[in-house]
Order: sequence, then structure tokens, then C-alpha cells
Amino acid sequence: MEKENFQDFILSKGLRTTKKRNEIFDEVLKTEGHFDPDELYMRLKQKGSKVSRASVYRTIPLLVEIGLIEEVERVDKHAHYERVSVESHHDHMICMKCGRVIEFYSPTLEMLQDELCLRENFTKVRHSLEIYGVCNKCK
Amino acid sequence: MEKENFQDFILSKGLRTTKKRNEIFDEVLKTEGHFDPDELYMRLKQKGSKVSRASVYRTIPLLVEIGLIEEVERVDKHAHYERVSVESHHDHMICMKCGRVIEFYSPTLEMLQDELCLRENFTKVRHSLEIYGVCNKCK
DNA sequence: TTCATTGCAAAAGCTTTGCATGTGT
DNA sequence: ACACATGCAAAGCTTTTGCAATGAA
Repeated sequence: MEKENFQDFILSKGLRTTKKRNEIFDEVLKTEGHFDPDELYMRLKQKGSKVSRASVYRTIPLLVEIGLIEEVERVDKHAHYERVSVESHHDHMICMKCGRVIEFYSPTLEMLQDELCLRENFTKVRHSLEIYGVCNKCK
Repeated sequence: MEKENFQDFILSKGLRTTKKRNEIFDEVLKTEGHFDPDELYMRLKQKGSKVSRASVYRTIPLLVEIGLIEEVERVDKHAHYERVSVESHHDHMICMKCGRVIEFYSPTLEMLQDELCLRENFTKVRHSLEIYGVCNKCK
């Protein structure tokens, strides 16, 4: 995902490329792992950006629409997002004791899902698998 | 899950078996598929129960703790729960057009996950797999 | 100039909580 | 009687929105 793609997308929707939107886009692009809207807002604030929480909330749906990020399971009460990357799709093991998130990827798992969807005549777009349990460190 | 189990659990925690708690427990036991706290509250209201929303919200964590229900993916903004049943564990395909939820179960998928957890030395407790896409009717 | 965008603060929606009252044990 | 449970309304949190001001095209 390049910045150009984002700007083309914005323009093609009849929207406008603005400084604030770009700041948010750039920050998300730099983000590793999960984040929630408020974390994103705080990180921008800390870096001197003057965006408002409202703009962050208003920009997130655009980033989801263009496929840069997706909503992942909500660990506590609020939405969590994560950058989407075709090459690095993965699922999660979440430790119920320490909250650690282990990312993993299994081609077999992916293929199996495709098979199951075929059987139901369901066109798969994306999926989210979260395994809850206790990690090795907490045992 | 029997009512006795629930009452034993309540007593073993030093809590009290009350009419309201039983009403909520019974209603959840009768519920098929997903529900959210407010739906549960409304259903109880409709049946003439005088429980308050607060009691519903306060009882749900107990039902989760005893393993009667579990939180499943939030389709929109609020928490959704579903009855847990060892014999009928299943995952979900969610249609992004009509919202229909198709439940499915694959032993292969379960085994594969156990294998992956073993590899990470992760003790699996439960998991939740949601596949998003378009169902046969909406194509 | 025109219309999208922004920030602010208020509103909205779900969930939790303080407190006085009610109720199991 | 003593705690726990309950209902109510208020508070808490995250997210959305109305409106006037700002800014991109």
C-alpha cells in the first residue's frame, strides 16, 4: 500500500487530500501490531500533530475501506485494528493471563477454510481466528 | 449444564440463589444462537419478568465464568454472547451483505488448531473463527 | 467560490456503579 | 440480623454528530 494509492482512492471518491488525513495515514502505515483509535490519536498528539480524535475516528473507516487495516477481535471494550498485508496474513493466539498476542500463519489452515467455504457455496473475503488460552511463559 | 450446577456454583462462591438470577439463567438456557445483553433483557421483560438491565449485565459475567455462554465476535458495536456446548462447538461464516450467520463445524480444523498450539507450547482453552464473505443467497 | 474537512463540544449508545432498598440464609 | 442482590439513575467510556470555521480544488 503506497501513499499514492491512498490519495488516488480519496480523489476517486470525490474527497480531498488533506494534511490531517495524510498524517493519520502515515502514522497507521508506521504502526506495528494492534492499535485502537485512541492509541492512534495519542501517538499523533505526541508527535506534535494537531489532529482531533474526531478526525481519527472519521479517517479509520476510509482506511478499512481501502484495505489498509481491518478490525480484529476486541480484546477489551473497544475496537482494535491491525494493518492488513496480503503477504503477512496471520491469526492470533491470545494469552488469557498476560494478554500477550502470538501471531501465527498456517497455509494448511487457510486451505482448509477455502474448502469449507466451497462446500457451503460461500465466497470468503476475509477471516479472523483467535485462539484463547495460556502461553508458554504463563504456565 | 443443569440448573443445579449453576446453583452449586453460585453457592460455592458465597453468593445467593435468587429469583432474578434464576430467571436470567433459565432464559439464557432457552436461547438459541447469538444474543446481546439488551435482547436478553427485552425477552425477559416481554415474558413479564421484572429484572433490570443492571441485573442482566451483572449476571452475564457469572454465566461466562461458569462456562454457559461465551462472548463471540461483535457484529456491530456491542457484545454478543452465545451458549457454549461442548458437543456443538462450531465456527461462523458471516455474510457481509445480509448478515446471515452460517454455523459450521470441522473436526479437521479443530485438530489442526491443536497441532498449531502444541507447536507454540500454547494451552488452548477456546477459540473463535469468523469467516466473512458473501453467502450463496446473496450472490 | 464551492463543498469537503476539521475541531469542538454535545450527544448517543452500551456498560458499569453508588446508594438506598429489598431479600436470601 | 447480616450480607449479598436489586433497581434506579447517574456516571463512564468509546464513538458519532451538528455546527461554525477552515481549507482544498
